[in-house]
Amino acid sequence: MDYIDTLNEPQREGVLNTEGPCMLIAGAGSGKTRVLTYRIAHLIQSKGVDPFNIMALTFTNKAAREMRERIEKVIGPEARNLWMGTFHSVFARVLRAEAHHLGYPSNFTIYDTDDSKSLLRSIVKEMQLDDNVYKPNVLYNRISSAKNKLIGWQEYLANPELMGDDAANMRPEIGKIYRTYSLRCFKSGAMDFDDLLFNTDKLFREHLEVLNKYQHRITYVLVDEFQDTNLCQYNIIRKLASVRENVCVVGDDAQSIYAFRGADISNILNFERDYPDLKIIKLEQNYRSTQNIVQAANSVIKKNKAQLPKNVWTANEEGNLIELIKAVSDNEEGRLVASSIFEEKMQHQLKFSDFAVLYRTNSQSRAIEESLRRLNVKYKVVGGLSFYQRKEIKDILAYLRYTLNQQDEASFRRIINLPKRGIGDSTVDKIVVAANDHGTAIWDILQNPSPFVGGRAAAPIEDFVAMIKRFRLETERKDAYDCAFEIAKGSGLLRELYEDKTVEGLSRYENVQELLNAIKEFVDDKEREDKSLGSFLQEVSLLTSNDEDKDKDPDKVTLMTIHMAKGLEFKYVYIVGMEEDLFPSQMMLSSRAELEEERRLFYVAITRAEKRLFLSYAITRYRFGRLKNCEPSRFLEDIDSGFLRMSNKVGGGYQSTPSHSSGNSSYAKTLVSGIKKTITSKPVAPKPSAPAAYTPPADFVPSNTANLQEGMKVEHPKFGFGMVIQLDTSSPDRKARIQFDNFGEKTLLLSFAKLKIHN
DNA sequence: TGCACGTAACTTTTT
DNA sequence: GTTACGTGCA
Repeated sequence: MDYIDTLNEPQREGVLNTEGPCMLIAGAGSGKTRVLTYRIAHLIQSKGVDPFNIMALTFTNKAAREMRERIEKVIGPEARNLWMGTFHSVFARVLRAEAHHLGYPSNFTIYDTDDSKSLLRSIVKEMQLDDNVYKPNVLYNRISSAKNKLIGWQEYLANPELMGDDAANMRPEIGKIYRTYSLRCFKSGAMDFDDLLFNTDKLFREHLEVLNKYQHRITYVLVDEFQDTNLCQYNIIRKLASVRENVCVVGDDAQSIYAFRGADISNILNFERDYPDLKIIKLEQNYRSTQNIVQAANSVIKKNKAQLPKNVWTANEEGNLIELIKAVSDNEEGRLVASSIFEEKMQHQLKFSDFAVLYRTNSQSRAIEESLRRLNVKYKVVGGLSFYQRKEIKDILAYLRYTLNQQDEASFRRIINLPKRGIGDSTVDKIVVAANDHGTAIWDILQNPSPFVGGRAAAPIEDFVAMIKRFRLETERKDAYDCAFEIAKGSGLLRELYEDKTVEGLSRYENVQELLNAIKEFVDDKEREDKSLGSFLQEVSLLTSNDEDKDKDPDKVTLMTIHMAKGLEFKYVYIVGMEEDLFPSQMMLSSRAELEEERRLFYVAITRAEKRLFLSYAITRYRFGRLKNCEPSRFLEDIDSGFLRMSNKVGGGYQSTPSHSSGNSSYAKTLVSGIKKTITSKPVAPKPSAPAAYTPPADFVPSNTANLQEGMKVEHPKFGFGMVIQLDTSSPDRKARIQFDNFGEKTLLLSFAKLKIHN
C-alpha cells in the first residue's frame, strides 16, 4: 500500500473514494494519470474487484497502452484482463460480438476517414450534384457532427433547423446524402469511426437485454480526458454505469481542444446535474513545471470566460522567464529554433529527447526540419501520414478486407482494377448502378455481369470473382499471416511492386513487406487468442500514426502539433508560429467560443514545458505558396509580461549583434506591448550565467569547400574554429567531421555548412 | 481503357 | 509545396 503515501491529499481521495460517481478536475501536470492508475490498482488489490469488471476508457491507443503498463507495474499481469482502451476500440469489440442485433455481420469493416470521403465522393457523383459545392470534407464533418450528437439520418431529415441551415448554405441535399451514405455503409457491412459509437448507443438503446448484460459485467467505469467526450460517448458512459453508478471521470476543462469534432464541455456540467451525489475532487498542484511557466499559463487561461474556477499552483522552483524569439521569416525561425536547441543541449548537457517543437499545423514542420537537419540535430516528426494510410498499404488492406467482406463497396472500388485488369471506371459505374437499381449486392452483379457491362469486361470480372473466392477459401483454413501473404502474391500486387525498380517503388515494396511482418508479429503473439485475418483488420483500422513508435533511437527532438502533444511533457518546449491567422488559426476567429478553444490550445502548449519555454514568431512566412506578412499573435499579449523576455537570438541570418540592455522584466513589458508596432525591437543581453556563444566577425564570408582537405583549419559561423578530421565524399552529400575548439566534434554537410578555410 | 501531362485547389486539429 | 483530378491522346 506504499504508493498511497506518495500522493497528496486530493490525489489520495481520488484513489480511495471508489464508490459512487466521482469527478476529478485535474489541472495540467497535476498527476491525474497517477491517480487513475492507482485507483484501478487499489480497486483490484484492496477491494478485490476482478479486472474483468473494470472498464477504463481513453481517447488514444497510446494513453491506454501507457496506463495499462503502469498498472501492470503495480499489480502484475492481471492488468491484462482490464477492459482498457480507446472508446473506439473497446466498443468496436462490443459491436463485433453483438453486431447481429443491428443487422451487421460480426466481421464488419471499419472505414477510415479516407474510405468515408471517397464513398461520399462517389455518392455525390451518382446524385449528379456539384462536387465543388458538396465537398467530401464538408459532408464528412457535417455527418460526423450529427452522429456525435446522436442525430441519425432519419432525425436529420426531420429536423427543420438542420435542413434550414443546409438550405441557407446552398447545400440542401446534405440530408439526402447522409441517408444514402448511411444506407451504403450498412449495405457494405461497414462502419465509420463515428458509427462505432453511434451504433453502440443504438445497440444499448434498442436492445436492453444487451445493455443489461454489459451493465452487470462492468461494475466500475473510468473515463480519462472527460472534457473531450461528445454527447454520444457521454450517453454510452451513462447507460453503462446506470446500475452501480461507480463511474469516475477525469478531465480538465482548460484543456478541452476537441470541440471541433464534437467534444462538449457541457458534459462536465451535465455530469453534476445527472449525478446529484457527485463527488468532485480538484487536483490543483502542478508537479511538472516551473513557477514562471505555471503562472504564465494561468495568466493566459484567465482571459477565457468559460471555465471552471480552479487555482493551479506549484511548489517547484521559479525557473527562467519564457523567451520570445522573433524571426524575419519562417526559415529563419527554423534556424533560430534549431540553433537554440543545439546550444541549450550543449550548455546544459541535455538529450535531444528533452526538446519538443510544437506547432499549430503540420505544414509548419518543414522549415524546422530543414534547419534541424543542417545542424545534424536528430528529430522525429510525430503524426502526419500514418503507415497504414500509404497507398500501397491501403491497397493490400483493401484486398484483405474485401476477401472477408464482399459487400464492402469502398474496398471493391479500390481493388477491382488493381493491378490493371481492364475493368475501367465506366464498367465500375455500370456495376454499382445496376446493384443499386436492382437492390442487390455488387457481389451478386459480379457473379452474373453480362446483362449490365460491355462484353470486353466480362472475362476479367470472371477472373476477379474466381480469385476472390479462392482467397476466401484461404481465410477459412489459414491464419492471418498466411492469408495475407497468399493474397498479396495472388492478387499480383506484390509482383507489380517488385518489378518497379524506382526508389519509391522499392520503398513501397519494403512497406508491404513491413506490413506482412506486422501481421506475422500479430499471429505470433502468444497472448492473442484470435489470430484470424478479421481480428487483425479490426485492430489495424483503429491504429493511427502515433501508434507506430518503434524508433530504435529514442534520443530525438520531437516535432508535433499541439494537439498531439496533449498529455505529454518535455523539459524544453518551443512553440513556433506565434502569429495572427496561424495561431490563433484564421479559421477559428468567427466566434468567441472558437477563439477560446484556440486559447486553451495555447494553454495546453505552454503547460507541456517542465523547465524552459520558448515562443517564436516570424514576420514573413510562406503560406499557400506565397510570401505573407505576419503579425505577432494576440496570445503573446495574453501572457502576463512579467513572465516573458525577448530572446537574445535575433533575426538577420547568422550575424548576431548583442546590444546593451537592462534585461529586467519591465523592459520585456514594453517589448510585448510594442510587439505589434515595432519591427526591430532590441534584444536583451544573454543571462550572465550562460557562457557566451561564439560570435563570428561581421565580415564572415564562407569559402568554397570543393577542395577541402583533412587537416585543414576552418571557421564556422556558429561553432567557431576547428579542424577537419575526416572527409566523407562517398555520397553526393559530402560530409566533414570537424573537431571544433569549443563545441566538440561535429559532422557537417558541406552543401549546407558555411565554412571559412584558414590556411 | 489507360497513360501522361498539366492544372487547380488546398493545407486545423484525430479515433 | 503537395496532391488529386481533368483533359487529351494512343
